[in-house]
Amino acid sequence: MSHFDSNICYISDIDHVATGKMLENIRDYLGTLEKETIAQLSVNCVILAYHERKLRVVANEFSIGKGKLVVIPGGYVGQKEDLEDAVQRIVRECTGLENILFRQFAVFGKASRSFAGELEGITDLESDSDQLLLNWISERFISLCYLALVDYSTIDLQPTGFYDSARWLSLDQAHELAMDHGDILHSALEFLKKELPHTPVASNLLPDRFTLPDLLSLVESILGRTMDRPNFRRKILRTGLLEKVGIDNSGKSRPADLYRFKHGKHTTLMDDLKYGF
Amino acid sequence: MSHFDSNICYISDIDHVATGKMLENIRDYLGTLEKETIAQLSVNCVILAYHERKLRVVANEFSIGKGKLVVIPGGYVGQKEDLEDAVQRIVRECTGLENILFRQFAVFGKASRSFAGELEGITDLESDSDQLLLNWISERFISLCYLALVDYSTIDLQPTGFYDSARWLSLDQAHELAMDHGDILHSALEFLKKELPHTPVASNLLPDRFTLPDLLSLVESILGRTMDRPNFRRKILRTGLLEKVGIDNSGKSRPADLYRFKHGKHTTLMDDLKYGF
DNA sequence: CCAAAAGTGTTGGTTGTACACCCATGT
DNA sequence: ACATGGGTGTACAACCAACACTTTTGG
Repeated sequence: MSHFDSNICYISDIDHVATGKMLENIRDYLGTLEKETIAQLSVNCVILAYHERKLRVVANEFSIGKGKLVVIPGGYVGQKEDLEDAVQRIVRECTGLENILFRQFAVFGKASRSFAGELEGITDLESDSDQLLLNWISERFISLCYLALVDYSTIDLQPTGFYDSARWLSLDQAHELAMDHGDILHSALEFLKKELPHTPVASNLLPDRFTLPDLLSLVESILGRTMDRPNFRRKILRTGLLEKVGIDNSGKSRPADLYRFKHGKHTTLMDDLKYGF
Repeated sequence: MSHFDSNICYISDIDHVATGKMLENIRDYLGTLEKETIAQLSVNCVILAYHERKLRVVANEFSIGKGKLVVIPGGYVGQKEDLEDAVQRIVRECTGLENILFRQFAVFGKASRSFAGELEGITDLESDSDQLLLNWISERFISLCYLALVDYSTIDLQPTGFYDSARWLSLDQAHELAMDHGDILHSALEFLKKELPHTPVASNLLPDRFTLPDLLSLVESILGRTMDRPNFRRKILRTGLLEKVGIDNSGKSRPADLYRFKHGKHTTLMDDLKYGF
């Protein structure tokens, strides 16, 4: 992992090292960032998954002084790095997943947009490095926002050495997000809600094999309204996208049929299949 | 108009002035751009209109050396300028329109993305200022792309003093666009095609009063397929968005009814009214 | 009168919606 | 047996698509 691959999350790592010679390192580090990445531009990835009948989003935490920020994972874009590669890199670092499907859904870039306001209360910066970092993240930033849908069961969210921590946030914890990252999440959910009817979105959020009640519950939590179970069943099966692959006996009532998406029917995140919800 | 408001189109203006003392001015100008705008970031506006039963897009042209580039209008973002304000500014400069509705639909930012390749053939740069400009626009750029829909009849595309020229391009002239600007246009049209069924898009592209055959023709050219006229008519009128306001006698056969969008029914570009095409 | 283009009517198949009902399991 | 939740059937309304038909203009 070179400095070139650095992203905002790494900063927290450095922040936890004592001052002294390290101060120089931070200068070097920030200097390198400045030279090898695009200034004032960041990529943020809303990584959504579905677990225990709830949508969840990956959040990262990092500390500065005695303050702590909860953010949507993000990072910088290398001068010689494609935007898409930057997104893949960030998602890989957070989840271990390769070749994820994702979509750009918004750009956040108000003139006043920085972490400065967020950190106003923090007058007790503990070190010069804190001050350096504060200056750094107080710049105005343009965030390119991407949505990635992942299968919760395949992900190990071990915080890497670069984060203080990484964890799943359920949507009712969105208010914990710093700056406008709550708005970013909200915007992502609106985007998903709008795209859902035209896309095999669910194939990215569910495990390989799933039941129709699970799929229904997922769709309901995305759309924010309940649907008629029998009608939903017919509508989905009519698309011909699913095939029955067994029976799920884990429930405590009548077993549900297990389905999977037919191979090749869910290779893109946003095509135009028209589920027709 | 201050340097702070500058955008890529202005460059052509400067380019047309002889070298000498002007060379210093260009240095100053580029230096100012560097300080007062966000580096390597630009905003591009696909400004679409509908005229004579065809979709058209605003293009700008500027010269460098003996080369000439046709581009989608764009510009830089001031350090203290909101992204949305930059879009408004660029659209205003091109069309004279204020308070346009628009939507961000894509970001273009490949690592190799610059005008350098486009200008490789041009070895006969006429002046030092050309060379300066070439260097400037050979940087890697991230383009935030916005779609704006406008009413052709209200627009005066006089090239301002800042452009060599500005003109309407019909879609079959898209290949004239430099670099990846043809892709940007294509992406905008795909976006429009996808959003159309959910949005009162037409209210932005048509004059206040229009006939249903006109609207049908517009929809057909966006979707790229023909539709059944009687069914289209019923579907549209059923929405309750239109009201009849007269009769159009300009045709050479049976006159068509004139309609307009009911007030307040077309204030947003992209809401969720579901035309249901 | 005829051609051209706008507008109306009709019909049959498809889809959406609401709800009653039956079925398979755990307790 | 009963509660729970999964799966099936049915009936009506709304909608879509195709196409025949009527109306209003210009030539």
